[in-house]
Amino acid sequence: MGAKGRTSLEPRKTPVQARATATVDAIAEATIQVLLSHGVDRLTTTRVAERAGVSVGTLYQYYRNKQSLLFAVLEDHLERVSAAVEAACARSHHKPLSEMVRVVVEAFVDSKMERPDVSTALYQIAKEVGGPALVKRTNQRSRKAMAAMLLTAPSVSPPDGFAIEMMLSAMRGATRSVLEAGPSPAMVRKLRLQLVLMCQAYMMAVTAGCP
Amino acid sequence: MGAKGRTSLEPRKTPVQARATATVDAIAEATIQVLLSHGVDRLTTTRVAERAGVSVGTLYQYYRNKQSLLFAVLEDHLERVSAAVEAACARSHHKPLSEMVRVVVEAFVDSKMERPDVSTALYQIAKEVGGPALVKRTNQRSRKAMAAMLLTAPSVSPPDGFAIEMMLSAMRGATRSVLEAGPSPAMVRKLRLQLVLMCQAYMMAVTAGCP
Amino acid sequence: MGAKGRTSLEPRKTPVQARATATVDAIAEATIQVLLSHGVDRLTTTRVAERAGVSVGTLYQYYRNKQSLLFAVLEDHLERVSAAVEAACARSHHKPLSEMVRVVVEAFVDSKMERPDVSTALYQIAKEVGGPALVKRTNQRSRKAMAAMLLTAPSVSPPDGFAIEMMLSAMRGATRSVLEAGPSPAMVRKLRLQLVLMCQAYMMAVTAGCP
Amino acid sequence: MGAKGRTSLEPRKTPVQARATATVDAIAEATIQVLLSHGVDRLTTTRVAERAGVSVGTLYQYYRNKQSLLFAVLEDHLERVSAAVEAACARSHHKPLSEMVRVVVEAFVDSKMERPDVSTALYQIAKEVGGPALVKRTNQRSRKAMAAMLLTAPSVSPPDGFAIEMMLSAMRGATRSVLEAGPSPAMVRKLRLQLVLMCQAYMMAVTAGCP
DNA sequence: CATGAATGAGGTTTCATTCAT
DNA sequence: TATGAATGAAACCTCATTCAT
Repeated sequence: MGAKGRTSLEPRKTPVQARATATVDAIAEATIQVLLSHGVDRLTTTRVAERAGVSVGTLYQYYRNKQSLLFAVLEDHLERVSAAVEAACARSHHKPLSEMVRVVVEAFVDSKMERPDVSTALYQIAKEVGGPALVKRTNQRSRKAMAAMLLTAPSVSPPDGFAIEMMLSAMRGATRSVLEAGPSPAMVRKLRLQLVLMCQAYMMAVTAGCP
Repeated sequence: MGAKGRTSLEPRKTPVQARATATVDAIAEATIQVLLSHGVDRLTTTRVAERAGVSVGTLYQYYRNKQSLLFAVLEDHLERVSAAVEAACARSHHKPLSEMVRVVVEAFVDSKMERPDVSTALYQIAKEVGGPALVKRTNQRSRKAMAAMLLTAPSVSPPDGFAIEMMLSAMRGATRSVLEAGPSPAMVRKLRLQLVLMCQAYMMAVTAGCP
Repeated sequence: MGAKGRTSLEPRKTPVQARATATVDAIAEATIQVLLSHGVDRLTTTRVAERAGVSVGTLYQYYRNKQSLLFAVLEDHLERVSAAVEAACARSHHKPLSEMVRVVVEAFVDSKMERPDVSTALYQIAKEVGGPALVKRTNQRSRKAMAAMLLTAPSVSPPDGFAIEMMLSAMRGATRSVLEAGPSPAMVRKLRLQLVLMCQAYMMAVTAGCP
Repeated sequence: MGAKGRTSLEPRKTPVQARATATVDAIAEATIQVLLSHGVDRLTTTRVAERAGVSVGTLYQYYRNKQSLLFAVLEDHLERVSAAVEAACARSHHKPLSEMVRVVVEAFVDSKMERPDVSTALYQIAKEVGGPALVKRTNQRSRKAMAAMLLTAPSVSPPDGFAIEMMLSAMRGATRSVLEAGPSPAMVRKLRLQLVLMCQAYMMAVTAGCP
């Protein structure tokens, strides 16, 4: 496709009629489907349109180009995940450190696993389009929320930004690993447990918190 | 490119003469260069050949197709990394657990950072071609080596395979995060320290090893 | 666009109500605007409709197709010009030859320069649609009017049709040249003077008129 | 096609092998053919390639895009014409004014009529691509050559640049008119005669030269 | 009458790959 | 063996036009 990114990634037109909204949704969902069944570089705008039950032209009424279509889908997902993390952080202020970590890790894993197909599909496009930038932006939001939360942890010296980034990227790495192996419910349970454990252990070590 | 052609990914001919070897190396290196300067989907066989100073025809004498070219480059890299990890494991048998972890993590990080450009470039193709399969295979090698090593750790109940996979994927995730941010020497130092810390903490927790 | 559809170029419906007339005018004007700001092949019916402040559907209520829209605009312009020339011819019967030429040339230049933007814009579509045919038809009208006028010129042997066509095409060529250079008032003045001079000189030569 | 003109119009690759040269020529000729038989907006790169007996891909090896193909063909033609005019000017220095005019006009008409099909075809693209700019540039060359020549005309006050431009655009206009009517040999003869006459008469008038 | 969502044929361009020289 | 001209399938995207609301 080409990572030129010189064209706007913004949606071209916001649907006003009900029919149009349905169309947009169908296209977004079709994008996921095609991503999963064919892979990124077998994903063609025609194929997506077909799957969505509309014509290519219609697709291009709502997305300026292929890139912006992928972008939109990715953004929506990242948005959800980071919203989940932020919410978890928000409701864990002033809790004990290990509780904080547990809640956040579980929120992260759960939001990722809510639609594992989507999560998996999107790994494919995370580096295309404006992907990296989006990812970075979303990460930052999560990092901030976590930093704010950790400042309220009782009797610990709060970890620095790097440690938080470490923890987040470990979370992403481990979750990804499980997703790519094709996650069974059992696996997901194990992931939650172990990831909580790992992050707790790390945070303890890093904050020198004597629990 | 697309994973269409389920054609063999093996190099077409093994270069025997010195000149041929030089050519193959030049092509491989050119692939990295183009990957970094243009991105995966701006990478064309013609462009690679140009950069390597040969003609497309020549490229196709050594690689059956574009896929196998990318595959070869990726394989070489993964090979190096997992060899480094295996070696680290091998020479850490019977050492204390925390020592084991330190040595392995450092070996991993160092081998990834030896040519950060290459590591970064290859993230782009890890999902194409036979990428995922290759990655999985290489991971398995590392996992086995680590498992074998951990069995020799004094006075700890050895962690199960899942925990090892957790640790490895955390390592990959954190390293990737730093690589994608553009790694400065200071960052890399921090990464080593913190990643060692995280993995040690996790292993301790998981093995219930009382050090 | 292509002269594909040999569909009628006639307007689809003649607007009778005032509102409709306003709409038609707005569309015609918008066509010129878009022609000037975007060029022929950036001119889309949607764009014209937008500029006119109506929907595409409405545009198609008044014009059978894009072709007929352009055709109508072009026709209107040519109509004006040739009407101006005819009027000039009509009121110059029996005048001296040089007077005839002066009046006609000035009428031509002035009618072209009344809306230089329109004139310029229309060069772009003169060859599309039924353009050439329209132009030929309009020319013929002017030629006839001039021929009739010249027959009344005192003491000269009237020039043949070819000479008249020569003069007309020289007029068109020179005017176009100035229009395309972006006509300043000074330029236009010069054009009038010199074009009168040229045509007078030519007519004198051709009629062997001894003034 | 779009008159964006943001991409280079230069040929992409200069053919080195004999085969390649033949290919390029065939493509250029095919462009003319298609222009004449289908018109600009029925001219597609596929169609041109077909007519040339090559594949589209081949066309794109030598021309960066459709625009540059048309540009190249137009440029070649304008080049020829203005070279003919310049040569005519060069060999008419110091001749009598009427002789000068005759030689130049005839050179212009003859070079245009050498391949009337090409001349006619190119009117269609003169306004697309970088057309106007090219035309202007070429005109300037002719104007300069004529100005230089006229300075050497015996016993006349040399006309100013505007008068020369007037004459040139009259020449273009009249020739075009004949070309578009479909030029018979008889017509062409008449055109030569009358155009010489017109230009001579105008130059005489303008230079106030007493022959 | 007006709207604007939907259509889909068709145009441009790229690029992996082959093969005659 | 090396070259690079040629191939052509296939991708992206536009836009004239229609028709249900």
